[in-house]
Amino acid sequence: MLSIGDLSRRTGVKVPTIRYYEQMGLLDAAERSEGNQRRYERTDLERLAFIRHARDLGLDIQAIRELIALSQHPNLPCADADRIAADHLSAVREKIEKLKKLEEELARIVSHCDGGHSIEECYVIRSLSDHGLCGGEH
Amino acid sequence: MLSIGDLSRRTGVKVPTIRYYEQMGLLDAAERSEGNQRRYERTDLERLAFIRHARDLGLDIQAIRELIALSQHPNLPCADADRIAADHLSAVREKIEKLKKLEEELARIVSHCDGGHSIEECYVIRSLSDHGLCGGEH
DNA sequence: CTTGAAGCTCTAGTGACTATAGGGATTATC
DNA sequence: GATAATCCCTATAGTCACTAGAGCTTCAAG
Repeated sequence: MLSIGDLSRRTGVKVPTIRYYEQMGLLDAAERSEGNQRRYERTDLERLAFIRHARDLGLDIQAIRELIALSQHPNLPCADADRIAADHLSAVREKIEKLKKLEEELARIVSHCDGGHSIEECYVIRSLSDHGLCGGEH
Repeated sequence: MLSIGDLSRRTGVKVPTIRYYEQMGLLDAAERSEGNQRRYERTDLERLAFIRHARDLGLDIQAIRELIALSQHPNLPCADADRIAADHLSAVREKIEKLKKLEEELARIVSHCDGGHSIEECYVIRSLSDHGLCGGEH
């Protein structure tokens, strides 16, 4: 049986975060010691690793809740799990596209400015004031 | 003189957001009508456009506060403004890199799953459970 | 002069944690 | 067996950039 601190050290998930996951229903309410402290076993460790991995991939709590629910019905078809991952992949791709446009525009703004002149002439400030100076796509 | 609704329509910034920007110190406290309603003029419109543009570029409120403060000292050198924009550009680039790694991993996971088999065999679920199945870089 | 839209303030909610306060439990050492 | 150090507990509030709602007042048109 592991204490919450042991679990934390083994997974790299902070103690308050573990309690938060329990509150959010991602982890089952842990067994308790006589003194009311949480005690965990192997299955909890695996569950937490699953959660951590999914969070690292950017899945949100709700999506993870659904994946956990699915994983407890091994005989259902996996179309739903597939859809959750595929939807998230689309969202990630959209975010990348948006950030790339931002990057382009920021890069152009920054490249025009060498920090060596006055605020009045500063391309950074001027492009923020005057939308015409940038690509103007947003 | 514009009402807050007029300002909202002209800039595309929602009314509560305008009040929020005032509260955050990005917009000066507006003049008021006899009945205590906010009244704006051209300079406020320009300031709000500046803020909106900076937000669209992903700058946070604190950075915008600094840029506004700088823009009110036209004779200072623009190194600080340049640094704010350049720092943000770096942050955007880092985010893009992280998201690209995510995308790669998600794409691999999804590509192994055609939704046609059971949860038990599902690559999506399995790769979340077993870190060894993915690139394992995180 | 009435009506309905628009404005006001204040509070609370979002997501995924993180931090703090004020206690009790456990463990190691003496 | 006492004590100290570390760990754990709950509950609450804070983060960021808004957004939503309640309950009230003001404004502009007919």
